[in-house]
Amino acid sequence: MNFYKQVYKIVKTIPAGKVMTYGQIAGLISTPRAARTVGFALRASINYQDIPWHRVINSRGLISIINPQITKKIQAQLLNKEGVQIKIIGNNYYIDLKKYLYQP
DNA sequence: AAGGTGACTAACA
DNA sequence: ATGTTAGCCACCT
Repeated sequence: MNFYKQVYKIVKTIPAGKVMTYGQIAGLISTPRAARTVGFALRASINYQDIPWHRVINSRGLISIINPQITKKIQAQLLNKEGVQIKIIGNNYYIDLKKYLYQP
């Protein structure tokens, strides 16, 4: 099975109002160190609309997206729309992992 | 086949 | 407490 598919499969299981981290997803695929590759997979996945890529953030609960088309602001709005509280700290968007992290 | 790159992390200064 | 540095794994050229 493709690494990408694994990532997509897991991301799809994240319920609305919850989030997961890159490292966590990598861990579920049993390659805990491949967090970067998870991000890579997600960047490509934005083209497929059925993947809630916006529910994936970094280990500190910050949005680390670097996409000119899909900005942090957009992601923050999407999450907020699903009921996730976003704390805006400077130019960063912070999410309370203790509250919103999804763990199967 | 080999090296460069990145939506990450954890460890250090 | 912020800012850097160095590993990591899969993908692309």
